[in-house]
Amino acid sequence: MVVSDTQKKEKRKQIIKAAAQVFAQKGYAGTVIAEIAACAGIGKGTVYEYFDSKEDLFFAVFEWYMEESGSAAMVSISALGGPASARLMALSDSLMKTWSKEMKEAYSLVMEFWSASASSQMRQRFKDAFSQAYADFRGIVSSLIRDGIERGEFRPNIDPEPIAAALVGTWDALLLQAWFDHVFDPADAANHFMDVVISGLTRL
Amino acid sequence: MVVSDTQKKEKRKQIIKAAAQVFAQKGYAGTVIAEIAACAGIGKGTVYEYFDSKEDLFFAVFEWYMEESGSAAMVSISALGGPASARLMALSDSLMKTWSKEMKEAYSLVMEFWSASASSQMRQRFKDAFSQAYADFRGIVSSLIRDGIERGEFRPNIDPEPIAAALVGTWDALLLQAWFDHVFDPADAANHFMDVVISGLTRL
Amino acid sequence: MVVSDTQKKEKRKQIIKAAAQVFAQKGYAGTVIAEIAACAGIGKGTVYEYFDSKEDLFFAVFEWYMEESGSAAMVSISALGGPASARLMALSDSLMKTWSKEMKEAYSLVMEFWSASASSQMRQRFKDAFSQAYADFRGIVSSLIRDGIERGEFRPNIDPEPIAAALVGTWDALLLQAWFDHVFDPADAANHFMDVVISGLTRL
Amino acid sequence: MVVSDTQKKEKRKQIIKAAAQVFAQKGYAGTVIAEIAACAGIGKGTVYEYFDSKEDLFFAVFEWYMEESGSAAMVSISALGGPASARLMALSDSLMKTWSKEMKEAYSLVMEFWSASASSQMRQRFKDAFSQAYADFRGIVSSLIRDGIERGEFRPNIDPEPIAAALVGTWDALLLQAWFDHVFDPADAANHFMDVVISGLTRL
DNA sequence: CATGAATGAGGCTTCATTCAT
DNA sequence: GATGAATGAAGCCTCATTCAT
Repeated sequence: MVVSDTQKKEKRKQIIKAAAQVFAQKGYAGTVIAEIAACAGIGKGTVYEYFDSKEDLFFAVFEWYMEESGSAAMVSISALGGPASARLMALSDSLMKTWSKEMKEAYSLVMEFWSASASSQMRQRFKDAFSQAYADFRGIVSSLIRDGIERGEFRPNIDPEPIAAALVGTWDALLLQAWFDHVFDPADAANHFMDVVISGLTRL
Repeated sequence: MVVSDTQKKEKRKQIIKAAAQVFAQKGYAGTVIAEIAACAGIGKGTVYEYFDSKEDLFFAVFEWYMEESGSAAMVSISALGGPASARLMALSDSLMKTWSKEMKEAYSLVMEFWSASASSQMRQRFKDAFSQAYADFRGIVSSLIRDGIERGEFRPNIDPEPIAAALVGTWDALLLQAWFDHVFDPADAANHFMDVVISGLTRL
Repeated sequence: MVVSDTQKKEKRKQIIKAAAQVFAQKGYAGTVIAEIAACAGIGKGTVYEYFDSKEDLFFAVFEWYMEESGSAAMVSISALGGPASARLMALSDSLMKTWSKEMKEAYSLVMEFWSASASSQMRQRFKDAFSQAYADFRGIVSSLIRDGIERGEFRPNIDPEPIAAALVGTWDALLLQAWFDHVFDPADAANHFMDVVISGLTRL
Repeated sequence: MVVSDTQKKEKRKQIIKAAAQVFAQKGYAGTVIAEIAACAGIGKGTVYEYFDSKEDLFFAVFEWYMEESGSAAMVSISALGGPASARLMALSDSLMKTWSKEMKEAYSLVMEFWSASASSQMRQRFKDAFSQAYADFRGIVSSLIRDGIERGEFRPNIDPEPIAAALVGTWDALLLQAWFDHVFDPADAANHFMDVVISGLTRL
């Protein structure tokens, strides 16, 4: 093995990162492989040593992105002790802050992923992955809520599933609005909103 | 004037509708002008009598769409009398139901618009229009909330703006989730969630 | 119908002829569509208005060639009256002369067709067509021989099928040799050989 | 000399054999060096230690093939004693049988050679070699016929050269037909045909 | 006005060949 | 010597746009 697996993985990631950058800037259709290669400091053909096609590379970027922005933080936060309401707040805040900081420039990528899942041949691959990701996320949030009910913090007649779905959506959409409107502060909006929601959830 | 302006307008709209259909199905990049022309029952060249370019046509579809799905319904609902909480509920329900119906055809179009606003040359045009649309929508909702506060229905220490922003986002995102996952019922989730939110808003 | 079907057919043939020329010169793999287009005096893209792919065009050339060099002459000669031996001779002579004259430059095309039927994805299409063409040709010759037997000209214990197969092959191969070796005269060789064969066929 | 010439020659032949196999299966254009290397059990780069280019390797395969399938058998048969007619029959039969056996793998290779000689840059190299091979083969057959004339077996007014040319061509073409049509039996056809030809050659 | 045939720029992808290890 | 990762030239094909009819 002249070139170790680690080195291959390394280079793969290097290409993925370059691709993410270019896809984010130009969109899937507007991106040309040559630019990704140039951005990664390699030859055009080399990209095809690591990915079978432009679409494949795009999907790899998608997977990487999902993982990167993944639920690690959420899981750890939701697994903490303390009142469910506090954990919910912490989760919300962490998401908004993390994203606002480092993911802002990458948000257009998410839109490209949505768009990819909406049309073209890629549809199913992306749609499935998105469904899964949303389901996972909803699962984390709904168990957090369920925990709050069991602890007697939240009203017992709450159905955790739809609430979780809505909350996940809210966070998602706040970031979207922030992306559209640079003066919009998603963390602040989320704070205010979560106050209301938690107050609505809480047993009187 | 042999051909009246009305006739031109008519044909223009006909093309836009055909384009909307095809763009929704195939995405912007995946759409070929020929198919739009065929779908509109006209010749390929004729499209260029009414629009300067593919991008122009796409933007025209966008404008038409924004207008069509515009805030007419929302305004009318929010302008009704009665308790703010009831109006908020009605607004939520109306949105979810209206969209659920026409979603399959239309939602992927919205994604294409997002994607267009995220990348490419079209960016600014779309981004501005989206910002505006969101701002308008937020405005309607926040004045509804403000009204609730003034009426003494809602807690006085609520800041209507961020709550409105979050609500708008929630509705948006619930529809997105519904689009991804066909068994997901956005109207039901919205109902449960609005109960919580209104309960959180309400003065004890 | 702005452009008549006749005109389309005309242009199609024009492209086929240009393609035949270039394929003959450069071979299938060595041919680039651009050159065919240039040779036909049209734009590169126009080729694709008439043919779906390079392979399709190649097959169209094949079909055209088969038809062009087709059995018209053979059929007419074999249908003549007179002794079978004379008709066999005339057929042989006509084939050699026709081909030597106008088809020499095109012979490399035939080799490309063979090669195409030997490998690649096109295999079956070409193979089937070749089989058919050979079968047709063999049929003509064998019925000519059968006729000779029935007339009492040829020995009754002859089996016409294998003889026809061999004769068809002989003519084919003589032209091939002529193509390799420009001083080789296939008509002369065929004459001498047919003398021997007819003498061998003839009832003593 | 650490690595003996013999070892180099060995490896060279190993590559040639692998290449022959792949070229036969995929055709020249359809073959990728990587597959040849894999088939030979060596690295892609190693091929270039032994051959300057793909074309060079192809020509080496051609030369090897010509030598391998060379006239050894023919010479030995034609050199036997006994009547010329018997030797002619034996030669025909041996050719058909030998080839029928190994045809499937090898015949498409021959077509590739033909095709190579018909077009491309390789043309002359191949064409010359083919001309030579045909000339050699014709020489063997024509001297056999001449021998038959001298022995008084065959008619004295026969010109051996064109007859030999035609016979060589016939065998060639029968194998071609057999390759196209798997139910066609070239040995049987050759037998019948040679009966007629020998009968035509024989002094009454 | 409407049309659709013609066009050619441009993108994805392949693969022979090189060269550092 | 052997290797296979890297490369970029080159080709097929698509499709927005034009323009003669």
